[in-house]
Amino acid sequence: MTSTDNVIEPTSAWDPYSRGCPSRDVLDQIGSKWAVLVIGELGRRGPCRFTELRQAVGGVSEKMLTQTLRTLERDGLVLRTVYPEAPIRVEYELTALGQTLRGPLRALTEWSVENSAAVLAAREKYRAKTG
Amino acid sequence: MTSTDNVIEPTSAWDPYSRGCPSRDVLDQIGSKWAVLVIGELGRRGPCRFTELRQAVGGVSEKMLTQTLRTLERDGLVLRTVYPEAPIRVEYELTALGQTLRGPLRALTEWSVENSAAVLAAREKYRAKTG
DNA sequence: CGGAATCCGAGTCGATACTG
DNA sequence: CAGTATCGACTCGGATTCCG
Repeated sequence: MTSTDNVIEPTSAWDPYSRGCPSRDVLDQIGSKWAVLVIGELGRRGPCRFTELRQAVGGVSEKMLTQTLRTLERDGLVLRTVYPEAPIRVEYELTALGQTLRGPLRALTEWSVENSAAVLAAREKYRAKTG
Repeated sequence: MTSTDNVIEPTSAWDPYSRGCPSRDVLDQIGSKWAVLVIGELGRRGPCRFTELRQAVGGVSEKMLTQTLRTLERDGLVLRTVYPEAPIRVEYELTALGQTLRGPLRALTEWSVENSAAVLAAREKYRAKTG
């Protein structure tokens, strides 16, 4: 084994600017469209059922909500609990790890809310300049 | 100009949880894979040429870098300056608006660096449980 | 050097229909 | 209620080629 084979660098050296670094996958996933909204919503509502969540996150299809929740569950950010009643009840909530993402993601959504008017204006200017 | 022309609603009314809200497009764009890295890199390096940026952001293709930079320019986050020398030189840098995104995005990348090991571990556990 | 244009496969998205 | 299945439209992203 040479010095370049399978070397796992300490966490602090995980550099998302290097191709193939796992943190890049993670970054990509947590920044994705629906994940941001689902985490935000689970954060402010607490434990929450599928349909409730679907209504809260406007415009998400069943498929994408399921897919997003599965990925978040797999990544340890969301806990899925099945209550075997009749009819069956399933609740989703953030794990402790998921909770730590709320701050960063809220900063991002707040930025987009505060600055989307400026972005839209910039787009208009760009269109006027370039056609 | 009447009272209904060019009314900018108070920012707090733009809700990314509502389908069709423009802030959602913006949020999606600024959270996208390459945009996060490009903004981060432009932020710490300052004005920067295309090839330099391409090398700094490992694994990005010319096409995606071009596309990302165009979108960021269109959205008013990046300024593109052409110096008509020979050979031609083009520099990219963050606008004032782009600068305001550095903090939120850095928080996100730092989270992914600090927690990707935990996420990877969760994935391993999930695989073991479900197959 | 700094792109633009094109091709193309792989993957994503979303609507619809169906199931336990 | 909480999904799964399927399918077409669309997009992503790499490779290649060409331009000023």
